[in-house]
Amino acid sequence: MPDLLTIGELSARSGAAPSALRYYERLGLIRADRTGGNQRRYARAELRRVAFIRISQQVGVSLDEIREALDSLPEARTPSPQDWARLSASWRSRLDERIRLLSRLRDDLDGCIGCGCLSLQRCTLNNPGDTLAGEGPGARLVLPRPTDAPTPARSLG
Amino acid sequence: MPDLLTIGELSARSGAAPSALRYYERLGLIRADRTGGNQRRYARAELRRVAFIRISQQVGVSLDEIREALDSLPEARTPSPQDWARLSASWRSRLDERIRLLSRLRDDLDGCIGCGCLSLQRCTLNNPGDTLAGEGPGARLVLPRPTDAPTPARSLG
DNA sequence: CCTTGAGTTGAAGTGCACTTCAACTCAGAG
DNA sequence: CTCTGAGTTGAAGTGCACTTCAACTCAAGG
Repeated sequence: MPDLLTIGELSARSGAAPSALRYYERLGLIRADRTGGNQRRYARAELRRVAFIRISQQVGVSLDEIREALDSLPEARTPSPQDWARLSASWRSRLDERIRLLSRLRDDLDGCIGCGCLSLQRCTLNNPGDTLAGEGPGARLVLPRPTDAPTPARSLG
Repeated sequence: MPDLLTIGELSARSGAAPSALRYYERLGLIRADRTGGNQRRYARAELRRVAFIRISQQVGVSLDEIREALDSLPEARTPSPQDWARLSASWRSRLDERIRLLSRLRDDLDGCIGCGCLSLQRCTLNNPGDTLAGEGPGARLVLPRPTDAPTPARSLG
């Protein structure tokens, strides 16, 4: 009844490349049994883990953080729907925050950059308060400084 | 009246590190005049370009695409508000799409992963139609294959 | 004039998330 | 038994967006 999956099957089902699955295993995100011939065999529960990994990435979570989340799952038993619900919920506020920021950015694109005032006064993208007061005069983007944000931004769901 | 900015000043105003500004220059995203002593001096218009770059990154656009967009600006004159409005508008649909996908993901987090059915049947995160029919049985995540998406997903506003 | 902070360069390094490679073995069909 | 496609490994490579470094020069105040 275990009904084990080969790496190729797990790859096809999860959408992750075999090389990515091996990489996840190295990082401790998933695990596999081995056949007598040293080939990986995945329990069906691993499929759910990979699904969680890929969805979490869409939310903008790093593999390191995903690993921490997965580490909080019970090791003794197969994680229950409630276990997964708890993990998923933990990304929820993050997702909300990201949606909120993007929505605000969209509004600003219409109302501020759209009008060409980009980086000038009275723009919502500029410092509206005085949080940067004392650092000298002049308008500043409200975007986080490099020290605050890991910055790298590639195409993301 | 040029009122030129040093790299330090542009950095402070734009939120981009000096090393990032030099990097943008190497990629042809911004330009700088030089003093007799070979130091960079930026026209105020460059501030707007850097603002556009950083905002575009928030939208999830690569520097390469941003360069292409900036290349479409008139070289002869200082870009007008209309020019910026046009560029900004070109990201709009992208931003909308990203917000839409994230919103859908949030709904799925509540309705599908939240219930623990992750990667199983009747889940909106699974193939709802038959776009993958013929590739064998079994549920599949709807997330794009590695070949379709550059994948890397770090924290992103 | 001296000092100090800000700026200059090319080359190399970083971090993440993988992918590719070469050289090899395994598993299942015929 | 043979063939082929799928799997194995560690090491190295990739792509993006930068950062860091060493060694140096410049600019401005005292």
